[in-house]
Amino acid sequence: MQIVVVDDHPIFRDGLSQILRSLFVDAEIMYAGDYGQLQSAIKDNPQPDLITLDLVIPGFDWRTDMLKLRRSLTLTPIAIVSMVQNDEAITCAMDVGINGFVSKGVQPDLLADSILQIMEGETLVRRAGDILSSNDESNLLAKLTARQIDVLRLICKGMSNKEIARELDLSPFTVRIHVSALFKSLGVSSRTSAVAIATASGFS
Amino acid sequence: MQIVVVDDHPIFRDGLSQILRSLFVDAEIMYAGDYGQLQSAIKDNPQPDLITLDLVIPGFDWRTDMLKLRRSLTLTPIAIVSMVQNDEAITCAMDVGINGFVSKGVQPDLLADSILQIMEGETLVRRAGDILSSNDESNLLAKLTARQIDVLRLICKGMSNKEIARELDLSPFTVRIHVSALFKSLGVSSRTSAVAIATASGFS
DNA sequence: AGGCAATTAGGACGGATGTGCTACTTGACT
DNA sequence: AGTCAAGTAGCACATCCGTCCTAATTGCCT
Repeated sequence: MQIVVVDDHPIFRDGLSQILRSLFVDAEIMYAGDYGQLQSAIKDNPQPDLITLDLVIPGFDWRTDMLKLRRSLTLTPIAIVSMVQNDEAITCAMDVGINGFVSKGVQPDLLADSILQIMEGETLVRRAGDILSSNDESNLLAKLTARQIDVLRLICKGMSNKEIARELDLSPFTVRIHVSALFKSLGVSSRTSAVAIATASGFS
Repeated sequence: MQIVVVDDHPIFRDGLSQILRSLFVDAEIMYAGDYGQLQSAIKDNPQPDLITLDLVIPGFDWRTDMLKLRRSLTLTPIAIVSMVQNDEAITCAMDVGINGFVSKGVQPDLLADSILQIMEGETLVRRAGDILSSNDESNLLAKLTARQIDVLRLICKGMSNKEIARELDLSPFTVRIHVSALFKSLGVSSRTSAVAIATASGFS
């Protein structure tokens, strides 16, 4: 199973990946941050099982390129997941045969549900309702245990596992346990990505 | 090209206009000194190419009106250029999808650079305090070559060497060369430390 | 009492990372 | 012409990192 996530916002990209991974454990998730990367990804994988598409990525003009994309991938469900709620863009998307539109503002479980429906052939448009305060950082950090937060803080200072072990008076093996669990919660697989997410979320 | 400058301080307003004119020679720059004028300006120009927004203008409550503004202009880059560095305001801005925050205290060329990045889809927060502390480290960052800065920016996004190689269309070997040289200049020996220094210095 | 999450510790393994070499090209400056 | 900095590309090696295992302890909840 192959999924292509198209988004130039790394934080949201990671969040969306986490959701998708929870839905499809065995999925191979590829990323594209701009139109060029999207085209490369499609070239390498001519028939992915799902594409989630942000409308505002570098080099992509939805007025023209959304149609091209739909034409080149007639069998693949394309779900637009975007902050843009411009009606013109939505109607344009529906006109060219995009399978669904989901606003980035919706709750994660609702987004997951929408993705599933779209993949089962539904055509739906789900705008962000009145719910808007969904605080990303608290959602992310709320999932972390106390020790994981300790470790994350030291990771953000640039410390290695060994240094963290000395600082917290732990075995390096234990540090690795926390790091690994931490990454799983954040949906990343490298300490650098974790720092990127944490700092962007205002983690202190 | 249309730009709306929202600020109630005429002197700063003029200075910002000058910077914007140097960036976009053909831009039509409009001013709004309070919330009412902002609404009028948007009514007259429903899709400007950029809005620079001061958080403290008469009649504007950022806790509620920032979201309305974002919702009414989903396609327009909105850059907050403000004296206030209230963390609550900044996180609120980021939560509602404001594209960037730049303190009025930063250097003009840095402000210009930030505006450009925001208009290219980046979301960045540049506090003045970051710049003050970066006077020391701007020496560090000044020592970096253009390619090294490219690499550092992608490292800060959490990318691996392989991903960076794909992004910049380089060999992974070359990326490692830049990474290594970069670390030597910054005086670190891990990408995580590099991110820690870069973000603490307000590097975008 | 039993279950469960968190924390601690370790082993094994594959892959990523960082450094130290060599080597070529290009453009700018002398 | 010569030099030098920057960028490109590759190889080798040691180390670190991240994941997948097992296993023990603690405390909390049912």
